[in-house]
This record gives sequence, C-alpha cells and structure tokens, in this order.
Amino acid sequence: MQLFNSMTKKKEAFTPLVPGRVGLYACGITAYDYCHIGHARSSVVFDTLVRYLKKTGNDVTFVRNFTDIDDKIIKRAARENTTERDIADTYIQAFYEDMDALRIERADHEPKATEFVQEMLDLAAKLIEKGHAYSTPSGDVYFRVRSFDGYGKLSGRNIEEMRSGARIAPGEEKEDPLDFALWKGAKPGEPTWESPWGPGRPGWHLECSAMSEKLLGIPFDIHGGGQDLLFPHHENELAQSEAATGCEFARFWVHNGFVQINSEKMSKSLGNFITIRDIYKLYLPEVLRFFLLTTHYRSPLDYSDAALSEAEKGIKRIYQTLAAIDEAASRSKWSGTPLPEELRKEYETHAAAITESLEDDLNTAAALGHIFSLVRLAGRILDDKTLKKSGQAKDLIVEIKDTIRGLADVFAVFDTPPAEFLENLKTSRANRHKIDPAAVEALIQKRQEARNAKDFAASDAIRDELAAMNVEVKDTPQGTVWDVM
RNA sequence: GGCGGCAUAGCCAAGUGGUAAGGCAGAGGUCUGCAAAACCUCCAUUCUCCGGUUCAAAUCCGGAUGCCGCCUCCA
Repeated sequence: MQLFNSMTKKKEAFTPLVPGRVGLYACGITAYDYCHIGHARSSVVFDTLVRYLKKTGNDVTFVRNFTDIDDKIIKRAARENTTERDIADTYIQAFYEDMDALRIERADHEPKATEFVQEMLDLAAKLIEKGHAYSTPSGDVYFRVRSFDGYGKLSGRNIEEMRSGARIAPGEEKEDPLDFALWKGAKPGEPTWESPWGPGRPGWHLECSAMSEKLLGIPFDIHGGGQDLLFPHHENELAQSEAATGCEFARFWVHNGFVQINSEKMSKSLGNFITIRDIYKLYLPEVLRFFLLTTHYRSPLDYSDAALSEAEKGIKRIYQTLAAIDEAASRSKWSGTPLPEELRKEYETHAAAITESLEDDLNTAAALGHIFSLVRLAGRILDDKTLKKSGQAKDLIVEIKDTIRGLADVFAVFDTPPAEFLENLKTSRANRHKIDPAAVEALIQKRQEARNAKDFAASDAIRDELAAMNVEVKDTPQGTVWDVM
C-alpha cells in the first residue's frame, strides 16, 4: 500500500522490512486524565491501520505504550494525595473502558514506562559512553543534541535555527539549550529509581526508544503518533536510538492530524476539552468511530455536535439499507428476470474502489464514499418493482451487504445486527433528547384512537406535539411506530 | 521571528496532470387520510485570487490573501 511518510514528506510504497511481518509502534497516552476525542482519533487511526495491514496478510506486531511516570502524573498524585501508581492505574483502566467501546483492539505489547527503567538506564549509559550524552552534578542526564548529525531531519528543522529560540531554564545544567533530558535527578517528593547517576526518574522521550528497541528491534517498520509528537518527541526518540545504535530507527513515520473544536486546537486552557466519555453520553461509540473515519487521517478534523449528528444520520442510512436488504432477501420465490449488466459493473467498480482507497494512504473517507454509492445502488434495486423480485438482483444486493459488513474487520463498524443498531440508536437519541418512551407510547395510543375515529385534526395535533418532543411517528402497514429525530 | 499544513457547492468532504466521489441540508417524485420515514431523481462549466508551464491543471511552478498547527506539556 501507499503510505505517507513524514520523514520524506511524501507517499511511498510501504513494504515491511521482512515480507509479511510488520512491526508498528504508536505512542500511547500519558495516564493522568480521561481520554479526549483526540486520543480517540489517534487510536482509531492506528487501530484501522493495524487491522488493514492484518487483513492484507501481514503478521503485525503492534506496540502501544503507556506513560505511567511523568510531571503531570506526579502533579495529579500530589493534588489528590495519592500515589503516581494509583493515578496511572485509574486512567489506564479508563482508557480501556473508552477504547474497548470504540472497538480499539488491544496491542500485542502495551508496555508501561516504569517496567522498562533498566532498559532506559542501559540506553542512557550507552549514549554517555558514545559521547552523545552527559550527566550533570545534580544527577540529570542530557542528550547532546549537537553530537548527532541527523538532528532535525524528521521535523525539518535545523539546529542553528532552533538555537535562537531555545533558552536554558534556571537551575538546568545543560551544555546547550537544545539538549534534552534523558534522566532527571531526584526532586523531593517524587518517585525515584536508582541509577549510576544517583536516584531519579526517566525522561519522557527515552521510554519510547527503549521499549520500541526491546520489543520490536531496530529498525522497525512504522512509528506512529499524533502530529504534535513529531517535534520534539519523535525527533528526540530518533536521535536517541540512532545515536545509540548507529542504525536507522523507524522506516516509516505516520502522523495523524488533530481534532479541532470550532477550528481551534482543543486544550484545557481554552475550555474546549471534550472527553470520549462525554461523547458517549450523547452518541453511540460506533457513531463516533464512523465519524472519525469520514475524514482522511492526516487532515484536521473539526469536532462539533452538528458534525457528529450528521455522521449519525449517515451511518443510520447504511444500516437501514442493510436491514432492507435482509428483509428483501428473506422472501422465498424469485423471478428469472436478469440483472442488467451495468448494475453488476457498477457494483464491481465501487467494490474495487474501496480497496483502492484503503491502499492509497488508508483513505477511509474515499472508501466510505464508495460504500454510500453501494448503498444507493442497493436502494435502486430495492425500489425497482421488477428487479426486486429477481433472483439475480437479490444475489447482488446480498453481495453488497456482505461487502459492507465484510469491511468491519478494518473499519470496526457496520457489523452490528442492523435491527440492534437501529434500536440502540433510538435509545441513544431518546436519552439525548430526554424522551420518556412511556409518555410517547401513551400519546401514540391517544392518536391512534383519534385516527380510528377519523378525527384527523386531533390526531395531527398529537403528531405535532410529538414532533415538538423530537419524536417522529410513522404509520406503517404494521401499525404506528416511532423514532427519534 | 523560524518551520510546516490547509483553502473544493449552504455545510462537511474525497480527489497530485486528462476534464469535479460521497454525505448532510434543499427541491421534485413514489408512498400516505394528510404526513413522517424510507426509497428514486435533481442539485459545483467549476475548485480563494493573480500570473506561468502544458495539447490538457482543483491537481505542477511563482506570487498574493486568509485560516490553522508546531517551535513549552500535548494524540
């Protein structure tokens, strides 16, 4: 497949180092708070990529780490008068709850930084030995940025330009403002580990270098993460690993775009921070996942209630078609009316285009476009009085259904039984609008009585009343049913 | 200030040289007591603007304008 490589800034044909085996490392969360929509996006992007690589025949080893020791965790533990371990465990647990609902598969390895302290110490020692790092009197260890020629090659910066902006903070014993910490000497009240340089704790960048090398070996195929990690995190990881080993670190760098709120970056200071669990209160997880797939993974994605609700309508339509196909296909007698060749061709064109879209830098947005085209094709057949009785046409719509549902192993949507999805959606929407089903049923009963009496003025008035509650009524041959708008 | 990205219909969005996918909204139709839902059909001679390259450009090059991100922790 073609994959955009942040290192070269262009799409390249992706082929694993060892044919049929892919090693992928994605930076996971720092466990100090609930996951937000941005984490959801990043997780969905790499989950989808892993699923696609597996589907196309690769044996994938996927590593996603947890940062369980860092400034923010320490701060929160202090504020809540508990341990760093407790904070990390709490939010790792929350991560699993949120991500399981989003159908994010567990990674093959989910290392925690604190489990790899020895590997980090070894790596730091190796860097010191090679002259790429140095320790300071207060027990810090810094990476000597200027000692590594390739520094800046990933993020497209050069050292001289960066130097002008960098400053050495008071109390830091850096040789150069650009140097970054591999190891931080102990400060009062912080958890520490023993090291050759005295007690302290690991710097953030070091963990990913140590864990990826240990679990995947270097070089590995794909390193992923959010666009914001490109600099300094990934640049620093690369410098550490390549300086220490002398060989290439990661062959492909894949970065997902940001989720924005009203075209602005989401941040706590702006007060536009949206957690995944906040969204689940209003929308089904499957709707969120579908929404995240409607935009190409490298583009910025603007989150809004309106956008999510639009996505909800879209996926509802797909499920309604799947349900309609099931129902149509359940009849037992079929005519011999032949299926027009061009309809079959249309199906094949779109079905092939779905695969081509995914092959092209995991373009889920384009793939979804073709899925909708298949939905419309099925709708046309279902709408045709002659064709809907044709055995050949039935075969095609069933094939359309199987194609869409078959995509579930990559998209991780579309494989809920349609009736169940539609029912869940109704419940989700009813909750969102605070609709009391019993009250609705009572009104519908009243309306039915009016209708039976042919008192349409009264029945329409009740319908208006329901509409004001966001309830829509549908009079079907099987009786009146309702749904939430 | 340095580096980078983006600009496609009312809104969202795909599209890296061959003549504008798809979704939502909207309009018309089928159905219906009337509706709704569903389904069908229609809906950008044009891709922020100005130049250039080319037989051919939304797509490449140069310039302008606007928006955004990174450069400090961040998915």
